[in-house]
Amino acid sequence: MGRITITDIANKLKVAPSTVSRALNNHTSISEKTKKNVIALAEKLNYQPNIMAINLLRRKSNTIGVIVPQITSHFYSAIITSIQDVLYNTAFNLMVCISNESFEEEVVLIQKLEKLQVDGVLVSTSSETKNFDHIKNLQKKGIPIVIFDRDCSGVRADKVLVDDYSGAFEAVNFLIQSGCKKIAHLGGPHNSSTSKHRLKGYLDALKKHKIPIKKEYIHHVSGFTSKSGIKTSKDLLKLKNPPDAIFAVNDNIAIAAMNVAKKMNIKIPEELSIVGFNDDPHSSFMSPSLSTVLQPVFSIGMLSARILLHHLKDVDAKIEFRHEVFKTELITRESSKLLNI
Amino acid sequence: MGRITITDIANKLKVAPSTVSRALNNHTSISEKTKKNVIALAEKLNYQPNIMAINLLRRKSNTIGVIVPQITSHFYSAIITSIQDVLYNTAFNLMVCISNESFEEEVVLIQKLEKLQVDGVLVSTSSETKNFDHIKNLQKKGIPIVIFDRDCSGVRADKVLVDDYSGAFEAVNFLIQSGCKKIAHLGGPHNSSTSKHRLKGYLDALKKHKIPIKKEYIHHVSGFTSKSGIKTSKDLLKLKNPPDAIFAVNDNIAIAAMNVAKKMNIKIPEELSIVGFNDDPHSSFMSPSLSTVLQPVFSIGMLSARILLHHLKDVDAKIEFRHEVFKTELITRESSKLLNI
DNA sequence: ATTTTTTATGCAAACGTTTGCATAAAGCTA
DNA sequence: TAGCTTTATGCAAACGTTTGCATAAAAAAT
Repeated sequence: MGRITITDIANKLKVAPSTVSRALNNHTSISEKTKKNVIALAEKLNYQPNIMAINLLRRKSNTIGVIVPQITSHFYSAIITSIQDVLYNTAFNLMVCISNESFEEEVVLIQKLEKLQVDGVLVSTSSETKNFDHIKNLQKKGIPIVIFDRDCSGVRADKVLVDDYSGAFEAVNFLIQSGCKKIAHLGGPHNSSTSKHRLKGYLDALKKHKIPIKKEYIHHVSGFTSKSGIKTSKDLLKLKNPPDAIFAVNDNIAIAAMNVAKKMNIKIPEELSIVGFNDDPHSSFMSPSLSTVLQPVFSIGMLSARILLHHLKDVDAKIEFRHEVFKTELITRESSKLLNI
Repeated sequence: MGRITITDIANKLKVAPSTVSRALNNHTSISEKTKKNVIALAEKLNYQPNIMAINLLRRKSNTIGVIVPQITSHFYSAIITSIQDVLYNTAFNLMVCISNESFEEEVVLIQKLEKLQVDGVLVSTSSETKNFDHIKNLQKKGIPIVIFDRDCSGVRADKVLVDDYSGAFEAVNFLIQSGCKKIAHLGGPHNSSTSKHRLKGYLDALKKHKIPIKKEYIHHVSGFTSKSGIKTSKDLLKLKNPPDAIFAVNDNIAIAAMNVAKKMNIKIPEELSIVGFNDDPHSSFMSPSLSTVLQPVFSIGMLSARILLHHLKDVDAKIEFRHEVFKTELITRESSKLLNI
């Protein structure tokens, strides 16, 4: 009473398995009569094709892998969701892999996906990753890869990124124009491309306005969660000459800074302006509500998935790699001063 | 220059494929010499077994499916993460499926997992789901199922749940003891088992203290996000006789209520106490920080995964279904009054 | 030296499909 | 009616493994 196979149907109908296969797959040259019979019986017996057999034959798994550093942030969970949504109407399955921001786990996951013979991979590397050999190796096996959000410099592949530099530049520029003089930056882990670009945007905005860059105003947090932002925020705000503005690498860190400031009775935004990055849903519910830089999360996920799908359709229609960069949008709320025009 | 197979190795070594297989799988009765040779060559050629062939033969996919209503909340993303962590050191892969709180999509996903011949399924149903035939059908195919967080009443399966009733009861009881007289409830969508149990806990706590239950103090939101909590909160707080406390079905809704209250210049907690459910990470960063009911998210995910794994090891060692219920913990913060003891 | 036991290997089937090739049956054309 | 085309079906190989059974070679026991 195991699963019912194509051969079972063939036997009952006194035809060959190949006939059943062709009937079910709507092949050419198969009589209407047998086709009807086969389909009817398959229906009746609730026949389900054995995907493993088909995959073995086709030498592909119909599975797409996605590797993300974590999914507990809204950013990545929303991206995963949008990828899923794109894949929902296709025959592809999605294997979600979480590296926990660990290079080591990321390498293992890549190997796992290779063993699984996934048809393609979407990847956003861990914040520890600076060596991309594992990615390149996978690529060498002929597996199409789309890199999203966090860039892997030196790797030639499809990329869907965000203009972190401009987003940061715009945010800091805004802080300057609103009258802030002493602008600090709570940066992310060093390796991450996004951290780097946001730092660069911060620096360049200061330079543009000829504001001297002070080392003690630039701190780096160890992780991207609010928790890891607390200590660093304290260090920053306890300086003898504390900043009058903070541009944080993301909303979580900005929120941590906001809390630390409030505990220290620093008034926001009068004494301290804060701008984050991401526009997480809860940021608008903070008090004061958090100014931030919006990233088009759903678009990032959807475009990444679509690019990969496109590659999988047009097998080796060797188009040049795509390199898409989304623009961000500055959202000003209560945690920063109004522009004094 | 395709993938290298066991037969390739066999040919180069002038032995049979079966010998290679046995050598690689450390089988009995294989000479040390050939074993060494085979392993060396396999290593050198970077041989990777074809999982599809093995899966076909073994009639199993080595894949576990998990269906969740969404992953953009911290609750579910943390559960998925903990499931992943448990599976990381096993041979199993995890297929994450998101139903988007839609019954229809959930049914499709179940069918998809069945076609994939997953070895087991972890499922938390959508808030629309009231018919569980799709779950039962999957079970009939012999696929072990673990139901977590949201119960499927009437389905006999392993269950890992949370004592939502007691959690709610305790929260409301606390509000009463802290002096609140007019306690409202912002409930979740009607079908969801968690919504129901939390409502029941709310009602019973009121009853225990002989506080009359007022219909206009019980509202239901359409979704579990803050956005969907806004309108309902407004309706509630604009009553001629507004409540002096709100117990919300989760933190997102509680936060929405908090924001509405602040916009209406209602003082928290002096005029309005608020308690949520979940203890999402950002809840402690709100101002005032949100009192809430903590659920042991990581334990829920880990136990669910472990129970499933256990079933998959001891194939048809027909143990009775497990029914685990985690206790919650009330966390009081600034959004509720202190106990007046 | 012969038989028995042990050890090491190979053969072939099986898992469930799909598909190229062969072929039988039926329908056309002249 | 003979030859040709079309239509419908079957055979068998292939995808890459694992494994029961058979067997050859080597070792041990008589």
